[in-house]
Amino acid sequence: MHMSQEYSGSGDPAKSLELLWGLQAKPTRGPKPALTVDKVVAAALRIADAEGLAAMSIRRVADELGVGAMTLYRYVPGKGELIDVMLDTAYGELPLREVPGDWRAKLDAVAREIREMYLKHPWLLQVAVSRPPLGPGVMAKYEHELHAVNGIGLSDVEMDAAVALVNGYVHGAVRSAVEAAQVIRTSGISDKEWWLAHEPLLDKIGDTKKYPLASRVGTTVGHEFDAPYDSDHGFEFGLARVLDGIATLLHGR
Amino acid sequence: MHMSQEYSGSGDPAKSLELLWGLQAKPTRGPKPALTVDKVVAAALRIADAEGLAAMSIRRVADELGVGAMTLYRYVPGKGELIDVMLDTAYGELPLREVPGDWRAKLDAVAREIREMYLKHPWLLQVAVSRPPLGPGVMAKYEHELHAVNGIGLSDVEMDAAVALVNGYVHGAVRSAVEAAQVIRTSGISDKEWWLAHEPLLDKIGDTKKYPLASRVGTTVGHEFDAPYDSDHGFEFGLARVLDGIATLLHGR
DNA sequence: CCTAACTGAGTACGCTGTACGAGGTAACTG
DNA sequence: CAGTTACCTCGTACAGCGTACTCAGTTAGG
Repeated sequence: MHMSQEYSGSGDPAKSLELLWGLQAKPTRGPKPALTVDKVVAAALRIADAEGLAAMSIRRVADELGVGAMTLYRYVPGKGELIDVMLDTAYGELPLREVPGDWRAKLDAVAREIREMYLKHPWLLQVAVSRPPLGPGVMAKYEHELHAVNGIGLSDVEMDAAVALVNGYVHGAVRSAVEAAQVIRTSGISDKEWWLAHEPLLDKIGDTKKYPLASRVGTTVGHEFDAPYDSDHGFEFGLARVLDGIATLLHGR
Repeated sequence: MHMSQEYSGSGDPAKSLELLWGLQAKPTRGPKPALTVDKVVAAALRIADAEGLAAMSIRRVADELGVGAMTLYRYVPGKGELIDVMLDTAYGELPLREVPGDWRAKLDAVAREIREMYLKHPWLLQVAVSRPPLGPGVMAKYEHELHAVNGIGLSDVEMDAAVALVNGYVHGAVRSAVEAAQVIRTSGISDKEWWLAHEPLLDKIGDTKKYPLASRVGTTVGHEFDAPYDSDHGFEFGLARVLDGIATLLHGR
């Protein structure tokens, strides 16, 4: 089972920025627009949250709003920019709580907030951001994250790297968990059932001889793994390791 | 700029396994097949490596092989299963070097090998695997990874978690780097140019007041960042943190 | 009022994966 | 050897996608 990812051309990044900061010139003549950018984005978010990013097509959003497909292009330059705005909007919903304590407590809280965000908007996991659209939501999130590691002896570049590391970790961890849950929902086969179903076939192939560790560990994990409990556990394990790693760096100074 | 990822239904996982282990019954009657599964997979890999997963359509692969589109369905049940086999094939190309030294040296080598694999087959970054097709390549890779952390005092479940942590880290790190390079290639705008282009706009919005850390660190990173040099550096930084984290866990015992 | 500006939406193009079925070929069977 | 059966190839078709183009209808400024 797998997901495949595709490039989705985001048009002019400048257009995304105009949308995000509300910099479009207001029209003076002509009929009142029936919609607003916010309404389009809200409808798109509703669909993506409920049915995934694949279901969020231009035609589908237009149907949701009761207008023709091409009407949306009056409000949004294209699908790419729409996703940009959706992303910034989702980022903007982060609580960004002020947490007492040291950097570790703060960074731990940041990781958990981001995790919650991904669980609420799983489609975000499918939108990869190298140069994110610098909207208000993205900026506030970045600022909040940097605040957690500010003044603890890291250089600017290291601060950015540390924050990126935590973000990357959470992204990967939640994606695994969400995918696993998705697979179970769509296939109706639990992890245990899946392992049990494949054990005989793998035995036939002779994997216990060729791949002794893989079959031992795989079988153990397959038997002991309880998706909801252990996805939490796995998250904790990895996050602790990542934060330990940053702590080691700090103590070495 | 962003990439969007979509679910790609992989048909019957059982069919993927049959393909991967060559378990299909050989036909006795009828004309000789003009192609083989291997040839189809090789052509698909060629296209995906060179032009990305989005370009790897059934029709495109068929063209590459000089046959009609529907001919491919004689060899592969569908696109999902084809990607499964491509993935296992790519995993199977890993060198899986035996490295002298302790677990850290071995795990470090594993991480670097996986990194090379992703750089050679960037489309792998777009294929998310929750329940990977358990072909020979996947099994050998898993076995090799577990070998690095075997006998150092981790439970089976912890071994799996540690290996997953490293895999997740490398995946995230390489993806960021590849995306960044891709954005530069397609847009023709370097990171520095991008930051410089956006600085005035962000100043206008007042980000230096609202987002003091983000604008300071962002500007520093934007100015100091040299893509090829610093993507290596960022990888080293994160990998060291992750391995430090595992080391801390081990020392605590 | 007239006209320029603007909104809404139908149609169409090229792309996707793949279901269906027709027509050709090779080997086993009587 | 003829008949049958299994198999290979591939043209056509369908539903879906993003979106370019075009034209009719609406509104406000001069």
